[in-house]
Amino acid sequence: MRALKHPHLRDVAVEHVLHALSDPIRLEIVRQIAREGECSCNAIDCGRAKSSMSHHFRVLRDSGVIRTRSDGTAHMNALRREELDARFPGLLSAVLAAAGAAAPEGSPAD
Amino acid sequence: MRALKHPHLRDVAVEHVLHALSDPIRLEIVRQIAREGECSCNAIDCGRAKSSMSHHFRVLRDSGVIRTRSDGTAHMNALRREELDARFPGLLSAVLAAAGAAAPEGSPAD
DNA sequence: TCGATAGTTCGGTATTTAACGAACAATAGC
DNA sequence: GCTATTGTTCGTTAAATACCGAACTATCGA
Repeated sequence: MRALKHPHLRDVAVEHVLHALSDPIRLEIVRQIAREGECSCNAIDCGRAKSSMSHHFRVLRDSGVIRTRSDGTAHMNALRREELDARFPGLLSAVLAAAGAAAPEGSPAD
Repeated sequence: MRALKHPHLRDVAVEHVLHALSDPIRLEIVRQIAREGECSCNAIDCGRAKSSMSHHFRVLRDSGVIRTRSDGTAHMNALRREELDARFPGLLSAVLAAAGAAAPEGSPAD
C-alpha cells in the first residue's frame, strides 16, 4: 500500500487546486485536517463508501493539497500548507476562512 | 435580452465560487475583467463558440463572481469585487495572484 | 422597416466525475 | 500462517458539464 504520487507544487495549476477544493466532501476533508492536524483516512467520516473517500483523497493528493504518508496500515494525511502558501500565497487561508462560515438559505435574488 | 439573475452573495457557498473559478476559460474571463475592468462578452475571446462563452458567463454570474448589466445590445460584465471581499475575504485576490503566474511543466514528481 | 450586431436558449453529443460494491494489497497481531 | 484492519483499484452506473450549431430575442443604425 505504498508509493503514493505527490506532484511538485510547481507543476500544479491553480485551476486544479480550485477544482479539488470545490467539492463539498473534499472541502470537508481539508477543513478537518486543518482543524485537527494529520488525519488517517479512516478518521474522516463523510458518509461515503471507502472507495469514494479514497477517490477524494486521491484528487486532493494529485492537486497538491495534501501529502499522505504510510504508518502501518494507515495513511496519514496532512495539508501541504507551507508549500501551498509559497506557490499560491493566501489561497488556502482564504478558502479555509470562507469555508468556516456557512451560507444561509432562503434569501431572495435580484 | 434582459433581467439577468444575480444571487445575493449571502446565498453563495464558497464551493460554488471555487467551482466557477476552476475552469480555465472562466478563470481567463475573470482575469481579463480584473485587468481591464468592465468588459462586454464579445470583448473576451477564448476561441470558443458564442454559446459556450454565454454558458461560462452564466456560471460566473450564478456563482456571484461577476455582475452583468445591459448596455444597448451589449452585456457589460464586472467583477463583484467588494461584495466578494466582504463575503470571502482575500479569496479573489489570492486566486487572481495565483493565476497571474503560470505553472511550468516537465518537473518530475516524488 | 430592414439589416446587422450581441447574447441567450435549446437540442444533442461527448467527456468527466461521483458513487458504489467487490476484489485486491499491505501491514499488524495473534 | 491466519485474520482483522486500512486503503487502493477495478468495473459499472448515473449525473454533471463543456461544447457546438441553430434558432431566437433585443437593440442599434441606416
